[in-house]
Formats: sequence, C-alpha cells, structure tokens
Amino acid sequence: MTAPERKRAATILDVAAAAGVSKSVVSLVLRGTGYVSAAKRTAVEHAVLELGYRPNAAARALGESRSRTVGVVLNDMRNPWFVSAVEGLNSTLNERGLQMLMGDFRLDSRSGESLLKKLLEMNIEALVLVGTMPESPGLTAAALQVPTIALGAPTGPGANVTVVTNDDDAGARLAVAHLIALGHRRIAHVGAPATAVGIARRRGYEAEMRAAGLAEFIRTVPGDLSEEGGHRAALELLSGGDRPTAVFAVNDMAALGVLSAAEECRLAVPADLSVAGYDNTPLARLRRISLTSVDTASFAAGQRAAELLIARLEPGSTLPPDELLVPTLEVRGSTAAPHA
Amino acid sequence: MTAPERKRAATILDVAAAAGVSKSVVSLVLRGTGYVSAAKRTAVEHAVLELGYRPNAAARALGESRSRTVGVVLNDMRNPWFVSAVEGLNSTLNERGLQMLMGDFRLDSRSGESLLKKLLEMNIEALVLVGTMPESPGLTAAALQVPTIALGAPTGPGANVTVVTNDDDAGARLAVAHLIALGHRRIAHVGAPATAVGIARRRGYEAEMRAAGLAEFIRTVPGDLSEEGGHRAALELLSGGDRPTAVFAVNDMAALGVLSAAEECRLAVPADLSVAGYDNTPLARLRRISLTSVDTASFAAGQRAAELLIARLEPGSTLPPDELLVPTLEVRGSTAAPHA
DNA sequence: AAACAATGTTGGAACGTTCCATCATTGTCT
DNA sequence: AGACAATGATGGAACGTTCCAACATTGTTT
Repeated sequence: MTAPERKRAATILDVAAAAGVSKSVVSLVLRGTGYVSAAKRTAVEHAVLELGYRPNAAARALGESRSRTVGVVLNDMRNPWFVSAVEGLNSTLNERGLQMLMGDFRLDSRSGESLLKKLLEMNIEALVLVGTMPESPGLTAAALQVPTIALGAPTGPGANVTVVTNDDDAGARLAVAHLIALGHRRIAHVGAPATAVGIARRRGYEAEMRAAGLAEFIRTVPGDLSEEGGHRAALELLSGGDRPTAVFAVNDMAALGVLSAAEECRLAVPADLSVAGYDNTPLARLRRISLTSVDTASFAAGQRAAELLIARLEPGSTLPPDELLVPTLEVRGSTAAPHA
Repeated sequence: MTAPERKRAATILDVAAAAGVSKSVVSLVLRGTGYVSAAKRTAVEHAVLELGYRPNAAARALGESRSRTVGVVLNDMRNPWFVSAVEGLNSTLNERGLQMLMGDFRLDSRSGESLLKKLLEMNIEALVLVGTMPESPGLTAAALQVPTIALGAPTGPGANVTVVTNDDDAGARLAVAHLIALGHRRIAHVGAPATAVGIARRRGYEAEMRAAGLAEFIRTVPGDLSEEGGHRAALELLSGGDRPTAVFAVNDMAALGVLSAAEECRLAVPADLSVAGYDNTPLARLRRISLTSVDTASFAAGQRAAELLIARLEPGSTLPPDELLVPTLEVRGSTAAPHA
C-alpha cells in the first residue's frame, strides 16, 4: 500500500481564481476584515470549501510579521500542578486565537538551550516558563527578548519577568490553622528545606503557629518532596518522647511517607495522629489515603498568566507586577480532633 | 517600567552585509551544505554572533516548503502513560531535527477540530495521536492528509494510520502467569468491560488461565478503570463464599480499590490476598501500596512511533504495519504465595 | 592544450500570505 | 451639481528565507 496521491495544496490564488475574484478579496474574507460584497463573500466561502483550502501558517506569519504563538516551556510534564496550569493557560490563550507551543526543558538534549532557540526562531510572541527552571544563560537572554511569565515558580530568571504562582505561605497557614481549630497544639512540620516551596511553606507554618501563641510547639524536621523523605522525617518525629498529635507535611508525597511511618508506629490516622498535605494531588483523593490537603489553584493560575500575557502583548503595556494566588483547603479523613 | 527597546531583528541580509558576502553564502553556512571557503565561513559565523542573528522559522518553512514539525495530539495530559510516551517521542524526534507541536484534544473548544485545523495550517509533516480519541470527522480527514500514527490506542481513526501500542493481551498473561507460578489457582479478575484496554486484558487473563488448565476458576467481575469501580467489584468478589486468593485488576487504580476493599474485609495483603495491577503507575511504587504491576513500555513506544514516523517521511515509503510492544512485570509486595 | 570535474560564489525567482496605496462605485449632505 | 464619505475591489510590494541556474576559479585527466 502506497501513500495516497498528495497533490499540491490549494493556495489563495487558486481560491481567488475559482471564486472569480482577486486574491485580496479572498484574504479579506478569510480574516473577516474590510468590506466585501455578500455575493463575493459567499463565492469565496464556496471556493474554500470546494478546494479544501487551508491558509499556510508560515506564509501568514511572514506576511503579518507576527506568529500568534506563545512558547510554553515545562520542566516536568509529570507534575499534576503543571498539567492543570497548562490547561488553564491553554483555555484562555485559545479564546484569543493564540497558539501554544510546548516543550519540555529537561527532555531537551542541550538542557533547554536548543528548545529555546527553536521557540525564538518561531518568533514566539511571549514565553511562559512552567515550574522552577535551573539557571541558564539562554533562559535569561530569552526572557529579555519576549514578554515572559514564570508560572508556578517562586522567582523568574532575571529581569523583565512576571511571576504568577500560588501563595505557599498562605496555603501553609490555612492547613495549620485548620489543625489548630481542631484543637491540636503539638503540630509538627515535615519540611523540604532545599526547595523554594519548602522554604515558603515552612515560613507559613511557623507564622501561623506563632500567631496562635503556639511558638513553643514549633518543630520542623527536614525531609524532602518525596515519599521517602517524608517517611524518614516522620519516623524521627514519631519515635521520640513527646510526639506531636498532628503533622503538616510540605506536600502530598511527603504526607504519604508520614502515613506509612504512622502505620509502622501503630498510630491510627486520624485517631492518634492527624496528617495534612499540600497540593491536593489525585493521590489525596484516593479512598485508601483520603488526605486533607491544600489545593493550589493551578488552573486559575494558568488562566491568570494567560490574561497577563495578553495584556502584555498590547502595544505600550508595561511589566505587570507579580501575582500570588490564594489556595484553599480540602478537608478529608486524615485530620480530626486530637483525643483527650 | 516600559518594555525594553526592541529593534528590528537582524535578517540574513544584515549578516551578509556585515560579513561582506552574499546572502547565499550565509544561507549555505547556516545550513552546513555546499562549498564555502574557510575564510568566508568564519566571517559569517562571526557576523552571526555579533548581530545575535536568528533565522526566521516562518520564512524558512516557506522557502523550503516543509515545516520540520510534527503535530502531537493528546487526549489526556494527566495520564502518566501518555507522558512517558510523549517523552519517548520527543527524544527521538529531537535527534532528527523535528519539532513537536503538542495540543490537548479535549481542551480544545470545538472538540479538537480547531486544534487539528491549526496543526494542518502549520503544515505539519506528520501527526501523532496519543491515546484513544473520540470519533471525529476532522480526525479521520487529517489522518488522510499526513502520515499518522496512533500511539497507545487500540485502533486508529480510519485508513492510512499505523498503530503503535502495548500488547495488553500479553501483559495480562504475564501478570496471571506470575500469580499461577506463585501457586494461586483461584485467581479472579476485576475488569473494565466498557473500555478497549479492558477487553484486551480480560482476554489475556482468560487465555492464560485456560492455558494453565484453570478454566474452571475463571471469574471476572465488571468494574471500570477507577478506584471506585475496583472497590465495588472487589467487595462483591470478597464477600462471597468461595473467595479468590488472588486478584488481577485491569489497572492500578482499580487495584487500589481492591486493596481498600480487602482492608475493609480484614484481609491482609499479600498474606490472605495477592493483588496485581496494570500500568505500573507511580502509585504502585509507593511504600504504602507496593503493588505488583505490569509495566507498559511507554517510553519505548514513543520512541518506536518516532522511528516509524521518520521512516514514513522518506519519499517512496509505504504504510508500515501496526506494532505491539511487549510489556514487563514489576513484582512488588502485593503478591505472594497463598497460604495452605 | 583542450576538456572536464570539483570547488566557490552570486543574484534572481519562488514560497504564500498580508499590507497598502490606489481606483471605482455608490449614496448623502450642502 | 459638487464635494465628500462609505463601501467595494484591485494589483504590486513586502516579509525572510531557500532554491536554482549561471558564472568563476582551480585542479586533473585525456
């Protein structure tokens, strides 16, 4: 079986000839601008359908000297937060006729440099960096050439970048406040001191504890963003003498590690130990886990980023200020009042 | 703060002038083809760096009348299988200088039609459909216009499509054979009869049981691909009289539901009940879950799809036959020999 | 020495659009 | 009636590349 005969695609001139008009009229009809008589308009529409005409995006980009394309650079497709954020981005950009061009920073052979080069060659009108990127001269340079938004990163690479992200500090306070309201006082934190989110969430934890007059109970054990790290930290926390009645973990994965450790220490959740996580991943929803977790408004963040971008594309616009989005708390079965 | 002064980007003519050569020489140097003297070559390279010249992709696409771009249509960015597959695709396409243009079918307002239109306008050289797409006339039409590969779907939309996917039948047999080797005989299956993967995996389960002379123990309970469905089915399975000693679930989520149900029925895993899943999702790796699961070679599938595509792009190539990739089994703590 | 191949270099045409200045027709206001 | 605005239609120039035919120079074979 061979490939089907693929003849040269119809161009605007073919359409013009078929409709008996000039190429300019076809162009006007297609773009919906200018004045065209009803008769010619329908003739053109007819010819377009007839010939299966599709405008050539490359030629259009060249003619308009703009691409209607936004570059989106991910650093981890696997992170559910990023996925939602990209969906939010996409939905809003689509409405405005902007196309997204996605790529994965890490996947790229030369650590993203070649990806960025490709995107810039495509004449992208804006750049969205999703997640925290490693330092890279190419990134900093790219950010200076096109309006750039860092989505879900605590800070952007260099100047000319607007950051849209979740308020990790506020989210942590939300979770801790929930535990306090339940009656907990001995609330420990499993942190991830090596990461930006880890630092912000710890700050929120400590602030809320202090605000509630529980400064003396502040206790942070270093872990990381993985189940393994949470497990290790929790074992340390639960094996000691004055063990906490509640743990706020830096994210859901770490919280899972805490749950495992609690099980190993024969502590029932939530009867003996309340556990709260962060990110509200699909994991937290699972019946076997049912984890109270802070929900980051990632879809909304993506949408907001798109709005800022669109505004930034207007001529004469200025660099908008950074934005922090307020998260919410999803209460599930892993938190309850401590027993007396 | 206003946008930084953005002057008109340098073109190939600017480079040619700066290097004291004709535009043709610059073009030859940039593409690395043809004969150019060493002196002029270095002069051009110098000028390129000097001016920060970046070739314009739209102009290049127009001139070459090809785009070096492959359209990738996802139907669910959240599915880890798809993510790995896309990573595999990307890695191989990148090596060959092909750019990926991704989009989400469902996210698109007009159910993918406008996404496909955009992709075709971009003159994509090939199309990769990742996951099972809903029927759509636009999809069928698109597949006829460019070489198309359906990745991870049991069947492609219409003609001219090559399917690259995992051998679900073989995977199911792998899991069941493992359980049989452990000594289980009463092995039940929690299925998902409404889905294509569900049907294939059930077929594998039954085939392996019959091959081992265990036809009389074949027992399938209908569920679906969710935790909820697995839970419901498992409750039915475990509450009855002659309950199985092992369960093979249609996927990891359903297996999780089985685990929950076992817990509720006070059955220890794996002592009282072995459980195997399918997909080897990150979930299965979690310490609290430690699920034996069939690993689908999704990264490899992506790579293979890319190879087929590249071959298909050669002039005079023919439609390659469908390919099934053989999965492997990841044995973890949820399966063990039945007690006597 | 002539013929030919290999190596360098060039400018013009093409790619398929949009943009723009121009022109034609009609209707409306003074 | 004349001036002007609104509507309608046009062809040529741009956009920034690649492609190609043609021409120059050198080295090698007959």
